Amino acid sequence: MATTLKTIAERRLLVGLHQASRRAASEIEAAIAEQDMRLRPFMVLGLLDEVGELSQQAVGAKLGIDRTTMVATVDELERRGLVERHRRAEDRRQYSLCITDQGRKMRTKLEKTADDVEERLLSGLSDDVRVALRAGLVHLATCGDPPPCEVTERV
Amino acid sequence: MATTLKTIAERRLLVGLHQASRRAASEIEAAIAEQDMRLRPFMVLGLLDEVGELSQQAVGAKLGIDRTTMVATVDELERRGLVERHRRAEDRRQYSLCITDQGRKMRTKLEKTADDVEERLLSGLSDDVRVALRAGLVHLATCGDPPPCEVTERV
DNA sequence: CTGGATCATCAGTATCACGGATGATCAACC
DNA sequence: GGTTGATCATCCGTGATACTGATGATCCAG
Repeated sequence: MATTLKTIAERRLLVGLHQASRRAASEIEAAIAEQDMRLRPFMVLGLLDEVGELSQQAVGAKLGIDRTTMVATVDELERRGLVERHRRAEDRRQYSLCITDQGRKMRTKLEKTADDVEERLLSGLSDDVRVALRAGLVHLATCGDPPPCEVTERV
Repeated sequence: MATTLKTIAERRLLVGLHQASRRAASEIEAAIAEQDMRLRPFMVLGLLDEVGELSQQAVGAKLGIDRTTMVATVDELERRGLVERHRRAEDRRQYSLCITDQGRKMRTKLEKTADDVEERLLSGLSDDVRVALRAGLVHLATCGDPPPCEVTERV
């Protein structure tokens, strides 16, 4: 009888994920918009900074961005001089995307901003809950995920 | 030095939320598609079954569905005889949305399906982590959220 | 060197969020 | 009691994005 939203997000994982994800995305999007940046390019920048160079498809696969959306996203980042496209010598069909110095500087500022927002969103939660939350999310994101090139038991 | 996806989803809450949410949504969407149902109407059905009757805007607010999207969503549910629109006597601008018996039956089946999928996605996580995960998600979804009609310090 | 697969790209379609405008209705106020 | 402003559902248009296929360049296997 007349349970509240809280109960529903709690009962149904999907709803909790949907709402939490939406909330975090809109908060961070608003924060980084001041630096004229949006979520997708921001995530791409972070990934490239951390792992070095990757093909567009690899980036898309790791971040859950469609391959066709990646084109425009990287176009934008390239236009602003934050990443560079180079054809890979080993396979000239692929690009190797590289973050530039300017991109790295931008990323540093953005990460700071995003850290602040996340910290604000998480405030009030114990460390235990935070750790479990991250662990749970990672599990959900990756469980059953063919980590594209490992134990895939066949094509 | 080539950290992996796992690390990024873990470091950046936003990424973990995004990927976990995406994963859960696509898995459940695929499962309920067999009963010719999709996510949004499914969530609406669940909410109406739990809280009784609500206006379209109230449903949208609680589930994070845009008011204009609600129109088409409810159109579809009504067309299939799963919910009914009645004008509220107290305020004839609003509808009071009610789930029908047929809607309830449908919802029961769908919840079962969704429970199975969620259980599968969560398998491998301890109860402690599950509880913390849900608590964390609820917190993220609601923190700073003016629970539409409570301590709102003014209009 | 030929056929099949892969990568980035492009075009087309469908969905959805969002803003603005409208008609019906309500509430408040004079 | 009539007027004004707000609210609810609705409609419309715009923009962002996911997804599907098709294309050209390139790789690889035979």
